[in-house]
Amino acid sequence: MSPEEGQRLASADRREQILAAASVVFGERGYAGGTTDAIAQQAGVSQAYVVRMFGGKEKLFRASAQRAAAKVSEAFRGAIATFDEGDDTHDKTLKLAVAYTELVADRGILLTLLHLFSLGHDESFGPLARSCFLDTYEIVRAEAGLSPEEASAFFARGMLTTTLLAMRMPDAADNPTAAELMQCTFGETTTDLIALSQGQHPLNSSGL
Amino acid sequence: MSPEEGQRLASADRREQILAAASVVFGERGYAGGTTDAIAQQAGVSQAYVVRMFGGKEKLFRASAQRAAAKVSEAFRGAIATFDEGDDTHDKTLKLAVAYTELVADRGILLTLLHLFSLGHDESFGPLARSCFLDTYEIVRAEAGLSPEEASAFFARGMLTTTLLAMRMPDAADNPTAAELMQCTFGETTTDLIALSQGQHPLNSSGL
DNA sequence: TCTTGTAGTAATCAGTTGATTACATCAAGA
DNA sequence: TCTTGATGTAATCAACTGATTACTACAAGA
Repeated sequence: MSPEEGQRLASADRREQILAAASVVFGERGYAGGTTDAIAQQAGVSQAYVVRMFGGKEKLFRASAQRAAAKVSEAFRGAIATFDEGDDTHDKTLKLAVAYTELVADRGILLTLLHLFSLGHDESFGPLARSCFLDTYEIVRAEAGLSPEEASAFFARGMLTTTLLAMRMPDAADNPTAAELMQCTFGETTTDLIALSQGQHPLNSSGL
Repeated sequence: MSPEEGQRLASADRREQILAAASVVFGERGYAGGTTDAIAQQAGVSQAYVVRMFGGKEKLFRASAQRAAAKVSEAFRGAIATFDEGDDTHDKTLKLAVAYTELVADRGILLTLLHLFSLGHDESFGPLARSCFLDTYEIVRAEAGLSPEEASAFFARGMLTTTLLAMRMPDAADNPTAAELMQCTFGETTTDLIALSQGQHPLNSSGL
């Protein structure tokens, strides 16, 4: 991950490196459970530097969540760019779903967003959560051209997929009920999603 | 909430009271962010008693999550009991969705479960999360008689609904995009869901 | 009435964590 | 070469939090 240990980096590079680490840690442990020390270790810098660079844990989480939302938007726009003239709704939805699948490769992105969404009651994070979600919804509606019903159904499947991955349902793939549920939910992307989620480290040791 | 302040209660009653308080606090702040002290205040007892009665925060969260899952199962079984001979899939799904809507009246239930699901990586909570979810899925499959595809679609909508409520999207109902999304997602239960979610206290003061 | 088990708390402790401060190190320009 | 600003850290602190201990108060049965 880090480009040679003990290297001095430009501020922007170090910032991105810390954000990537924050995505992993906040994704696994949530805002309250994710410590700045764990993020610092994951990024290979000192805890003090993490806090100072972002001006506090709260601002770091905001930046981390915004980065995650930006990656989702980016992935969807990339898929929309591949739309062809003759694509019907099913074609479009599948392309969007595949783009979504690729996001899963970085487990932290979707999990950090899930944690953000669970903070809707918070004065600071609530508005951010709603605007991040609605921005993405707008892309699927306006730029991809899906109807409200189609977009709602797309996000419904997306949220169930995210939830199943969050609870590591693929770890229970030997359970027939779990396998049936994942098969129906993930559809054509089942094999990819299970494979992607298998190799993912549960953060180096320790509990919450 | 408490039946007369300063009253001595039977162990079982106090236990239920603390579990209800835990549902509120864990629902708002998650496992890591929910303090035993906040739960004690919400229940009107001392922090020491909360910890001793359940043998620790972890066991309290387990009990709280299991109670939440049991309430969901109970609600679904209640809906299934109202199934008529001539009910088709749409009728059944609607009855289940209405039962789900009633769960929203206690915001803590669905949010505590959402937090449980986000702990899939945890050695202790991960298996619990998966079994709670699969138990509910089994009820909808076997007892309600939905096909795998129908059940998956039902849970997909359920997870999107839960997420939208978690992020308090009804608070942004004046936003046309948000209104459109909720209208399509909540369907026939839109008015009920928004009304239910309006009156819900964001826990008495304080931040995370 | 006396005893006893259960409900319940105040006080306190040790570990954790976000933040701050003072200091160290390096690279580039004058 | 010497200064200077930016990268980065060690040490430390105050607040918080889960847990423990020792204690009190009440209610029911003998």
